[in-house]
Amino acid sequence: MDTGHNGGAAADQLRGFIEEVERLEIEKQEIAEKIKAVKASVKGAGFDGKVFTQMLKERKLSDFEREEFQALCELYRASLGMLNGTPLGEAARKRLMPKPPTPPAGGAPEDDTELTPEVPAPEPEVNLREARSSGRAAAKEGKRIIDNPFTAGDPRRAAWDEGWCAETGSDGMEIPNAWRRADKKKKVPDGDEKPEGDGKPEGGEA
Amino acid sequence: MDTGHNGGAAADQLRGFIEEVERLEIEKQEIAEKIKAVKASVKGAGFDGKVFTQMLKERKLSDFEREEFQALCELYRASLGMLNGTPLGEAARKRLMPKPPTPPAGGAPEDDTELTPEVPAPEPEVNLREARSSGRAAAKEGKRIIDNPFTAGDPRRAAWDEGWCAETGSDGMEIPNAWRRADKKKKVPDGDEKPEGDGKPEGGEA
Amino acid sequence: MDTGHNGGAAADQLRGFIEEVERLEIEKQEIAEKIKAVKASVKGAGFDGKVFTQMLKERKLSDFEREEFQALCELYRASLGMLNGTPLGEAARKRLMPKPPTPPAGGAPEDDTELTPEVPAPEPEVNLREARSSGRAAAKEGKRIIDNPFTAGDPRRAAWDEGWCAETGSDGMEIPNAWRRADKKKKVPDGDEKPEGDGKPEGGEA
Amino acid sequence: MDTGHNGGAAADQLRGFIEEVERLEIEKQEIAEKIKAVKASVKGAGFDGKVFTQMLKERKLSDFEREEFQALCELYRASLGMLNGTPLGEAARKRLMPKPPTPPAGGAPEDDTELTPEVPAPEPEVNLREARSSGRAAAKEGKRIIDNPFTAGDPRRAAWDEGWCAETGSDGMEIPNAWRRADKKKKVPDGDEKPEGDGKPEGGEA
DNA sequence: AATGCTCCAGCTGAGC
DNA sequence: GCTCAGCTGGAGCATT
Repeated sequence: MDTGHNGGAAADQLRGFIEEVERLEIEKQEIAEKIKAVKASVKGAGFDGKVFTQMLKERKLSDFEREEFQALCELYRASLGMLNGTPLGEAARKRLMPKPPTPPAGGAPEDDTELTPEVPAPEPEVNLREARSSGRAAAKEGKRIIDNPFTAGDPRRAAWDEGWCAETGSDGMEIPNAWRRADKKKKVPDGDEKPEGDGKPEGGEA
Repeated sequence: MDTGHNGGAAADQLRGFIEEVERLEIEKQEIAEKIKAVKASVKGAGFDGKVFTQMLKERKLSDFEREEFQALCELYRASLGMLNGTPLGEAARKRLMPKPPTPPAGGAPEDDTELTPEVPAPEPEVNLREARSSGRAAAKEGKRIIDNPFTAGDPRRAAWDEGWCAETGSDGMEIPNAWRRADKKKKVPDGDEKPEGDGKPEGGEA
Repeated sequence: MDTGHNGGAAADQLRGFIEEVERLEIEKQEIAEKIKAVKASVKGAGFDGKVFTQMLKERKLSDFEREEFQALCELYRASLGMLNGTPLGEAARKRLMPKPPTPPAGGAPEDDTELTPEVPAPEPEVNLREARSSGRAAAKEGKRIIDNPFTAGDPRRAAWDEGWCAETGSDGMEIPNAWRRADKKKKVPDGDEKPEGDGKPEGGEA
Repeated sequence: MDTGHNGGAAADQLRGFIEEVERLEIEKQEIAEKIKAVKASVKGAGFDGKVFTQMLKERKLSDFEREEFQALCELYRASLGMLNGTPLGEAARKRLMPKPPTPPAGGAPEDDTELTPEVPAPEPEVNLREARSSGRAAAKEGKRIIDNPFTAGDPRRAAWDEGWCAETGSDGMEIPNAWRRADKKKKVPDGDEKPEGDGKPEGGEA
């Protein structure tokens, strides 16, 4: 009954706000615990928790943003010598080949012969250096990253990529466009807005 | 040899930036470890680590900010019934008495007699409620928070404070000024800026 | 219909987990927005947002923890000269008086006469220093912090407090118990556990 | 003058600790500002700041950890239909082919003929579905992910990858090993510890 | 001793 | 343009 005592209007109002927030925080906490439980199940099922979290993060991005980011990461990795055998992924290649009006099969094939990836590489080091030089030379000749003559799995493939990146990423010039993020401000290029009505385009298949 | 290979100008520049940041991050980490070591010593010496951290935080504020914040905290605590025997501190009282043009010793003393804190409080509950009511009455009569007739240590002191706050914190009116932060934007009232040249007035005094 | 396509059992399971978490995260986000809205109302009503947040934080602690922490903060502040006119609060005094086997009204009063706070303090600095010395002397004589003879509002009160703390906080000895956190491990001293069944004891009321 | 007053031994010690930490925090802050400045230069030079940060993060990992993580990410992305035209990278393929006891060039080539990537894809949707089915079929036949008959750049390549992953990841069985993180606890597989003596293998060079 | 959890400062993106 | 809230990463803490 004597609740009238412990607060004037201001105090009562304050108390009301406090209790409202506390109530909401409890609800929020409950949700957080459910999420935690699900993540525990994920790990329990044998999935990798860190990768799972990464997927959640990536799914919040539009396809465009995700690919943009990954392509740039690969490009930067190549420059920093962090490929270690993993050749440039397709995303990066695509990005580095924005408008290929040139005939696709122009001069690449003969590189293949001159580099002869079939050679079993008696001295790996030498071969890697040659592959890298070859990548640089190819870049100078205007060839594209996808003209890499080495097959997947061949370490020289990454070396060639690195050489190409090194050359292309640009002696004396300023940073080429390929190194920049597309445009900023625009999430998805073509009217396809992410926040709602879309989520994930589900175009993944179907 | 051809170290020039693994990066064009752009890649070399990138690598330079990366290494610079990495170097700085190492330095930063070393400092962080020293801080950690000192904090360990603090705990080892018997101090409370959490309180120590709080002191560091408060010392980054100007005296004005610190007192402002603490006074408001006490005021809000009183409204929320969180005093539990701890009467309103002096900081809060000072704040609640901004310009006391009224004769300071006006009507307070007689409250003392009428409330008779000497009474040993046969039924504590009743006495606390009386004290609170008395506080509310005093507020209505225009008395100030510092006119609390109960002595430190007497639980009725806090009850009186609460009653006063409840009344003052304002039936029907909007939030009184005492509940608001002074002015914002101005760190210290009188040209005494905190960041440097001052810090702390040094030594409390003396 | 073609759901069979894009995932074996593992992939379907993974997808299920992902979607579950995403759903929960949406709910959580909605709650977070409600909280944000309430906080905006709080500010709109004229309350101080920062202090409001602090109250939320403190209400999550038990009364014991909260008072413990605040008392230690005041004690440490006194040592660091951060009181600036705000005398030690009651919480700190209480803490510093753990087992008062001495008769409570023993020798304090006469200090009052010897210090004569009625003197209008012709030279403030000198008086403050005297008050501090007096506090130190009182500490040496075994008096307690609550024996401070100066009244609230008198700046010498804080000075006396500081002196007492300086003396008590312990020439040559190691850190006294008053500087340490009570015991750790035990949230509330008397079986009253915080998490549930209590929340806030509502002791403020009634 | 007698600054010795404002603290007994404990208070002086406390003050010393506080000042020590404050000094170190200033140093730390200065470093942080330098880092910030470098990052601003990075953006100013035209690099993408977010990607730059990502590189810093990845360089703190061992090559093994980095590749492990990325391979798993690609695998999970494939399961979630997030490849959108980007075929599984080499890292993922390598991972999915841990011990290839089967003759490497066994049955893959004829897939090439049966799938005839040369067909210009009159109805893309249909072709993608076929490619996916083909991937599933190949998985059932025990073929490896690297036997994908489509060339880089062909969208069916990703579709085939997805189908293969869907099949492989694993109707009815529990999570296959490829979905799990290698072993935990061991940063790098073969005694090559990361913190120093390695850093980055400088594979970029030489 | 190792691990998981909780808390907090620092950083990033929005909003006036 | 600056502030500010939200969030992520890291540090401290408790636990087994």
